[in-house]
Amino acid sequence: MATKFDHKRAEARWQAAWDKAQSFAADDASPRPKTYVLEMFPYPSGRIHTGHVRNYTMGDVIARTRRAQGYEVLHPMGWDAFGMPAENAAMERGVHPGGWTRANIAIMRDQLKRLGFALDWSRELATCEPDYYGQEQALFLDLLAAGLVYRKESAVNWDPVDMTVLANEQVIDGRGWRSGAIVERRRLSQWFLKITDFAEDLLDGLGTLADWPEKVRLMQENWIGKSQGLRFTFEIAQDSPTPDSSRKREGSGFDVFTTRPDTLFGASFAALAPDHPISLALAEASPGLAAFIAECRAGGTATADIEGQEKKGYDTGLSVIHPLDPAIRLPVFVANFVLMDYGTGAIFGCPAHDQRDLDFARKYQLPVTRVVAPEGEAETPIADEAYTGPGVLVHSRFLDGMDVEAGKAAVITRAEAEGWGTGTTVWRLRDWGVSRQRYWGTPIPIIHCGSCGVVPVPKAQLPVVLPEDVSFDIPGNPLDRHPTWSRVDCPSCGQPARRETDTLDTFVDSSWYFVRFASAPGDRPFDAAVAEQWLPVGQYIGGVEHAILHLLYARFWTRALNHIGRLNVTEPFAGLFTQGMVTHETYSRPQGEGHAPLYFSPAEVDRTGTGATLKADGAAVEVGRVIKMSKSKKNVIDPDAYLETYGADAVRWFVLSDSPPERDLAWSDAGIDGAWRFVQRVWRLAEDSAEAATGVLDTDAKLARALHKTIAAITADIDKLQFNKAIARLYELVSTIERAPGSPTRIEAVTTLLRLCAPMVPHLAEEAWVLFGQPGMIVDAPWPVADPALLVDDTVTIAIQINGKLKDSFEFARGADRAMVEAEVLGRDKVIRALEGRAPKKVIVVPDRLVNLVA
RNA sequence: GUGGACGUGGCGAAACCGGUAGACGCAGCAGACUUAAAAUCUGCUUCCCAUUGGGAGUGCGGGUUCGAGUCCCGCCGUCCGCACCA
Repeated sequence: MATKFDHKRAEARWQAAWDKAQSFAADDASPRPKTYVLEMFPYPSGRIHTGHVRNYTMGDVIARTRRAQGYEVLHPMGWDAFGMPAENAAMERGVHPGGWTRANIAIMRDQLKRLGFALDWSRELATCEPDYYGQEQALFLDLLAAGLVYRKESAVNWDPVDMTVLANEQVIDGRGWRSGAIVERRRLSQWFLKITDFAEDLLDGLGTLADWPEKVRLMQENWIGKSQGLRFTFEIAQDSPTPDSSRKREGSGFDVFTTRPDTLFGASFAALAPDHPISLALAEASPGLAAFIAECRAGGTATADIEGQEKKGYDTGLSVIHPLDPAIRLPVFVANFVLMDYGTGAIFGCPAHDQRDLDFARKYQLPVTRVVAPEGEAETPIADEAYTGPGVLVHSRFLDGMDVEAGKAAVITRAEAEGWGTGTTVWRLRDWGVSRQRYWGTPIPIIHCGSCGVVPVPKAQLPVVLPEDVSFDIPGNPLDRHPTWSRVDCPSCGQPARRETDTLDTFVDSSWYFVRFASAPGDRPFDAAVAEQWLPVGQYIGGVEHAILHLLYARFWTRALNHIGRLNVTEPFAGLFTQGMVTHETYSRPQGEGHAPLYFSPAEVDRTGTGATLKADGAAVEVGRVIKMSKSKKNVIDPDAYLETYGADAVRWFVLSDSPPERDLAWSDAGIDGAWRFVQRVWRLAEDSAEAATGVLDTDAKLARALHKTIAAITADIDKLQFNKAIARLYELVSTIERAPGSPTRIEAVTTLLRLCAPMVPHLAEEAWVLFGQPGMIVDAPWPVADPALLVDDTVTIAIQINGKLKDSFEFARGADRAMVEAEVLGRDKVIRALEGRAPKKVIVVPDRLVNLVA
């Protein structure tokens, strides 16, 4: 008699059993081949959300499958525990960030355990604990000693709401990535990491990451932004007023960078960034220019501002000498579209072959000279569109007749020979500013001494621990305000000195946590020999939102550790998978003209087959598009309620089914219901099979074939992370077994089915395993291996097409020769009827597949 | 603007290398079991005409091919990244 699968009992039983057996503890000394499966560790914001469930379930399937396949699997979990939400909570609710964070961790750890993930909890870490961040401070000092850390005053992105500096990567459309406030520019002394030292290597390394999504590699490539060209000096003509007339500098001029040195004879102006030192110097004597610069700065950096912004310039009255012909003079403008922090902060304008320069030239009536032309168009004038295509150089003296590439090379060669310029590479990537004016982060282990300057904290004095007694009643950095914490004696001279009160960007914390998971000794950041056994991470899984930030920083940090001889690993993540978001439909009612609709949460709504009604009044609500879960649209789901009602296995099954993992998954009650039904169905099948007497003694060859095909297919699907396909095949296998008569093969099929679905629904699989009197736990059972002999059928279905259109199909022996197949086809009724007595002009036979008759 | 991805039933989706489009799931319809409901099971479910059967069909328009969801060219649409990068 079939019973219902009791998920609560099974979860408690097996989670305890795995824990007791330490089934998921990774053994550094294991002789088995090692593999490292990792999901991006969560920020402990409060509760696990559906995105975490999906992310960690995918990783779990991989980890459990690899384990069954004989690997020693490292599958750890930890907490990216520093960050601003903790401080926001402190400000809003008066709780300590540490208390708030640790309480969240406790809740979320509990939730993860309820999902039955195969995690090695003995390696758990939280970045907010001194035993982690103290080691990070040690690494920071190592990088400092190696010259990869430096301090400079620079214009930074200042978030006026969060009162902190943001990295370029954290500024989105001119706004702070977290607060959404318009970012201001301020000058502060900041700590930087020399990520640009590794620009070339980070770019080249992308080529080795075959198991990364093409999309992410492209995004990183664009972000690193390599441009090759010519850097050269424009001499300011003597007859111009010099920028700093008081000093009368020799050879005054400025450098520009161009990727198109071939178009140099098309130059009609030079332009400086508003923040360029020459612009600033000139502005001191020119109120008009000063006003223009102020105007440029006022223009926001927001997307809309840039798009709408007109190309504007201010004529400085200076002129520069053309490097290829001293007789040519070019006017110098200060222009709003020239960026100080890219290239040299100055450009030459070639209107004929650059749209932006063309717009500018038309506005200020500057000459437009074509210097590149497709065949026969040398004299075709440039209209409203700059010509950026290929062609041959014209109106360019010694360059005439060369193609663009040859022209570039020729100009660079000449510049280098004559000493006025050099071939250079310019990067879009900037150094990583890591200083944050916040409390809840890793303290930067530096002391500022009046006489010794910047002094590293001696390693023996690490960790520099955050003070507990801080207040958050006013914005800004509590470390700055702390009465005693920053007061310290200089380790070098012993005089009173001051601690650095900035903390590290939390992206530093996540740049090496995967190394610490692999090896976490108490007295140093990691043991290289142990860590190298596990690294690189074989399969890393997380959201695309980290395609640039986290993944680039972690790649850099790993290279930096390699560079200083601490770790012999270059790429931290050999395989990367970026999963889609979890979405949900929305429920709303319009609120009249000019008002945003009123949204309702799924809990307030009854979903019918075709529509939805509000529980409160029974009237219909509008069912909206399936979109990313967000608080404002009230379509957020808390997985906890589902774990309670349906159980971990149903939830796990659901998040794996339906959608391909890289695409968005629409969460729905109907979908969860379906998953729950599957769990029950497998349970029924197992119970019935276990108690039924074996009716037939013969083996069931047909079932065996179906079974082994499924084994092969699912193994391949999981390898490729195509969980939705694996699940479809499991449904088919269940159906097939249900219909099969009793036999020893059927029993084997059910136990194999259990092993195949164990990575996805582990509690159910364990519970059912017991029914069959199998030894030990299914978690320790080996992965099924397909018998190649059973993967091919004796017969095949051959399709018959006439002129490419399907007319009929029939079963035939596999590997039959063409003549036999052709004879069979031509003798079939439907074919005879369709041909109406004519002989086909041509017969195409695709062996074991189809026959196409061309009539 | 620029780089990229995608476009298949009512919905989520499958379809190896160009070879029977729509596997599997959801929703829906019909039936069985039941006093009834739930659960479960069986069948149907791309569209159009129809009795057998036939025709059309993978965003739109062309092309290559015996044969195109798949390859090529041109459009249209949706989504994502970057965004004055010289």
